[in-house]
Amino acid sequence: MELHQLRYFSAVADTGSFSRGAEKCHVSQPSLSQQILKLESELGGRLFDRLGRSVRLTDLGEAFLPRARSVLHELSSAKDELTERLQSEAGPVVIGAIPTIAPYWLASRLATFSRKFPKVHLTIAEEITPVLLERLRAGSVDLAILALPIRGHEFDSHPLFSERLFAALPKTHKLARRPALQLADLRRDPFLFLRDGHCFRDTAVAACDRARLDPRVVFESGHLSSLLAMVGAGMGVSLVPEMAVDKSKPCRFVRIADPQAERTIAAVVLRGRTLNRGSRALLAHLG
Amino acid sequence: MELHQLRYFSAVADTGSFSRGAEKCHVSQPSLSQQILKLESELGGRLFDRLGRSVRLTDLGEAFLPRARSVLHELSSAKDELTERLQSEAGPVVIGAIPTIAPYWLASRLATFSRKFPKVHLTIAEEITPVLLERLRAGSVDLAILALPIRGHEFDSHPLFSERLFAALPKTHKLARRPALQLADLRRDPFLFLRDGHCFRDTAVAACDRARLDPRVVFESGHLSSLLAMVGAGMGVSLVPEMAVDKSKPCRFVRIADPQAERTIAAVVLRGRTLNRGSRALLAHLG
DNA sequence: ACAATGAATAGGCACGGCCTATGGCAGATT
DNA sequence: AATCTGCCATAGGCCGTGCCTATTCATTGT
Repeated sequence: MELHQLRYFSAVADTGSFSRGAEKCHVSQPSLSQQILKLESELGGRLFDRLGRSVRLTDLGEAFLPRARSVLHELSSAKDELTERLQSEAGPVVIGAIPTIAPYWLASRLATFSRKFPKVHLTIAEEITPVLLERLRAGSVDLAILALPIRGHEFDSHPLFSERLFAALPKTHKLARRPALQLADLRRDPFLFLRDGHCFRDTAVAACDRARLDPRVVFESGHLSSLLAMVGAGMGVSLVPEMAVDKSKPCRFVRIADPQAERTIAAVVLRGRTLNRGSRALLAHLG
Repeated sequence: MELHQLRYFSAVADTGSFSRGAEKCHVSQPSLSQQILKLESELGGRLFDRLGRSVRLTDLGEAFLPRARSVLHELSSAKDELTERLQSEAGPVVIGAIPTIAPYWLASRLATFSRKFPKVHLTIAEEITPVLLERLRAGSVDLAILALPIRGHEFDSHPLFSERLFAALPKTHKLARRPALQLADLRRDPFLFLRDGHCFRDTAVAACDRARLDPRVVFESGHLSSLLAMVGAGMGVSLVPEMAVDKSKPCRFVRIADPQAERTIAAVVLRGRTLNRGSRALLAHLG
């Protein structure tokens, strides 16, 4: 049984004639005849009574017609729904971000995005990098915003920008008024770092390594804002990404001059995964 | 879009693999790949994400899958229903019969038929011949039982049997004890006939014509039993088909010896019309 | 690095649907 | 009656396309 046979059948039932049905389907009358014959032989009985002048549905045809119609209608409506869905950028988009991006840079960009694409239903998952990568693999996150480098070749990275690292110093720190400083200048200071697992900790540690600095870590936390509060209280110094620099915090921020004291933020997707329109729009908006 | 594409799509969604899907559909993997690709291009978007090790439905595929499944299922269930309907002889059969057959021969034959085929739902329409022919044409009667000849070449006749004509005489009639008589013997008698339009009237009149008899008609009715009652009352004589001979009636029945004093009963169907199983069984049972 | 798995591509074959031409049959027309 | 017309079925040939095998490419696991 084939779809065109159903279409022919329906057309003949509509027009009451093989010839006019064929015309309606833009095929020749013999072709349509053949296909109806074929369909009848597959079903095991006549669908039409050929009564010389006209053609009339048999009991069998009468029973089959609504089913055939329903199949054709369902198919075309399904197709319509899909093209509809493809053309609208509506649809859920799950975006993942690491904690050192989500509340800062990402929050503001998502605000403007949502204003531009109000129909896209955004969900944000704030997780550390390995969790995000796993969720990308599993398909429960469409797009992840995180810091390079990442491990795993099954991903496609779209670098978005790089940003400098800043030192967060107590206001009373002797370097607090400098416009910039070297990491080596902080050799004597106690350090406050993010907990292990946060990739920005790795970024900071790597920067220290390159500056031949072996920081003395006196406090670890899961949130930058906690670290900054401690810094403000004079517990020590910390490193933060530029996007976390916030003049309202009770500490001073000084640019790190070391050339490689930076991190690169990228949008990452699972290679081979097709993004829906909303996700693609978001990717374009961020890039 | 073609049905086999939907089947392939469904199979791949089931198995999570093009290769295993192809195996399930008994086609080669490249053939299935081609058809999926074709389907995707027609829909305008990917249905699967090819992720190296495995394939996974995209949003689009996820949306399309239930629709595709539903179409396939509906089609197969429709086919099942039709073959079911074809194999059972259930289903309505409308049988038409003229008034001079319905209560006599037909009634008894239908009784035995219904015992043999209890699932066939029989409906009997008692009408005069031209009405029955029109209903055959319109399809509201499947099978008509009537007397030959009929006019109209769009019908197929299956002669069932012929029967002699009998004279119905008052018990006091001078010929009432004869085993048989000639129509000419009734030249002097007043006649009682069915009303015009009843084909047995035509049969009787034709028989008289052939016997060079011009009957004096003194009473007409729509029912044979009325005529017989009048005959019993001594109003005159009448002609009846053999099947209407009923010893319990208040008159005598004598066989007409004229060679052509007979009528032929036939089952008539519209040429080209396909009969359902019930109708065919009935036709076989009557023949 | 190498073998193994799985999807895409290439090239060729053949089935089948479509075409035109024709036949057969019934109705309408003269 | 005889011819014409409309309609479905059949015949025969063409060609698209779905299928095949063989191969390539990419990714994964050893």
